[in-house]
Amino acid sequence: MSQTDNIHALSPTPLYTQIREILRQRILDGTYLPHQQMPSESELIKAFRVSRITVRQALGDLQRAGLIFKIHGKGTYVSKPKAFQNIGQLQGFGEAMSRMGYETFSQVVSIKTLAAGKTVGPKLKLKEREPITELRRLRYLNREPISLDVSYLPKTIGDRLAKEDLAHRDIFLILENDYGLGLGQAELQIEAMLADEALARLLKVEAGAPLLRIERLTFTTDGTPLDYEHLYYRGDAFQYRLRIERGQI
Amino acid sequence: MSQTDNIHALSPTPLYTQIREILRQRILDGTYLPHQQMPSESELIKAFRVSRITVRQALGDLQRAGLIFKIHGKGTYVSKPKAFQNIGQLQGFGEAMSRMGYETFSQVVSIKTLAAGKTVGPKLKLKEREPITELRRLRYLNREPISLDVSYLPKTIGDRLAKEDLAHRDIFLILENDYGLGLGQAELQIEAMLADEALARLLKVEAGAPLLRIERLTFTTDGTPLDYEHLYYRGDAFQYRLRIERGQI
DNA sequence: CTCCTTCACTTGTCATGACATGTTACGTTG
DNA sequence: CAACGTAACATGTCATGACAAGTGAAGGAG
Repeated sequence: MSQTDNIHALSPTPLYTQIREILRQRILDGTYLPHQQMPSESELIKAFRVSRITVRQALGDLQRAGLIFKIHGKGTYVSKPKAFQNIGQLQGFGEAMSRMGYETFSQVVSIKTLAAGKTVGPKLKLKEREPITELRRLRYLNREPISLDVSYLPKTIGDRLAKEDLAHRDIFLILENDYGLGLGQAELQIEAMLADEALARLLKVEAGAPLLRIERLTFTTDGTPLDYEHLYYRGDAFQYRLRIERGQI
Repeated sequence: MSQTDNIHALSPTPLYTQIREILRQRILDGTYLPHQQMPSESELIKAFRVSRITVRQALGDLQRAGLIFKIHGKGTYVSKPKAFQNIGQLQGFGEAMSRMGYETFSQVVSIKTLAAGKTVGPKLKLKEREPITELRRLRYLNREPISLDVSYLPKTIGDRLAKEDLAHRDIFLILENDYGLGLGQAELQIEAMLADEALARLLKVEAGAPLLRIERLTFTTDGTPLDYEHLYYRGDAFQYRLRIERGQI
């Protein structure tokens, strides 16, 4: 860790987020291996020259994200990753992953404003001319790209989302907690397809590799369609897991 | 909130957990209503006679639990409660298709009796030596093969099923209507794969075509695992649809 | 009247210090 | 040798204090 890790140069992001991301990077790149002990709080205090409260906030975030776990009196350890998603409940990808014990981060590929058109318009119940936001994100797990998410939202919401920390926060949680938009049902369609060249390049697989393609239309609790997504998951690295019940009707 | 809320009498649980639970109770019983502002941190400090760090730890827990959300510079607010139940429909393939007006039938490829072994045994909660029935069926939609279903059932049930008209009747409906076995949950795992030669020949696609591979473990209403299946769907001809609801944290 | 500054209030970040509690290893004591 | 006690070290809890940053309303300047 070099010697001092100069963090105190005035910076736009809080200290604890910087430390958190540095530690996250070290976990993901294997500097700290699963089930190994992390440096203790006092060691991190000395290494980063910060107070204990700052170190604890960084570690707490990582713990809640599932990357590490603590044992009272012993120390802090790196978690093992698990990669599957349970959608018997409607969850965002990151939301599900963090609950399962690991966290992903997203790389925003592009944000555009488009007209709703004939495909997205009817899904979101907008007219063809009305503006929407197209958000393309690459989602990573263990430094590996695992899916490309293409989200279509009404422009009003898309503009707000553009200012958020989409790299680490789940869209669903932003919509619910920050914007007060309660999410209700979602309709899913799942199919298998082959990666074309563009997708292959993004997902770092070969063209012709198997992909899971998921179309998801999410509604608010009052039934308004809010988010229409196309998700392309790497078939070799991901399993969609869910638990459902037999319906009455 | 009475006046002092005597918390400081020595107690087994930490202060912040007590405050958290008191606040949680007030949110749940309607003392603090959804979208209303909570008392500010300084008010809670005075009310509970604790330090700010303690109040913030309680509020942070509630926020992460989704009960409240904070707005920097404004205050802390109660979240809207989220929808409860979630039910994705559990249907057999033919059951779903016939409801949509398609003509389906199944061709039994093979029925064998095997030992449960290490893969199927744990799923059906049988010992490795116990006998199971392996049923392979090709499923057709409008005379096109659309999937290969490999089902594993306890031999007692498999023997009965072998006598049924599996070409035209859905297994799930036989189990429920004829055998009185109520079906409850199912766990699914969905992934994308490429067709190998054997699968390609059966499904009349080319080797390397995209397939949807679904692992499904179906339980009876009392939780007994009943049917473990591997389903291989042609990616070009099938979409898996479902409708789910957002769950409670 | 409109625009802007100021100020009070909110949550966010960070430091320092203290004591509690759980774990482990290394002693000493029987 | 076995059992116990203690010290070192880990994380957990809590207090006090300070400043940063976002919000909104009141009040002054144009």
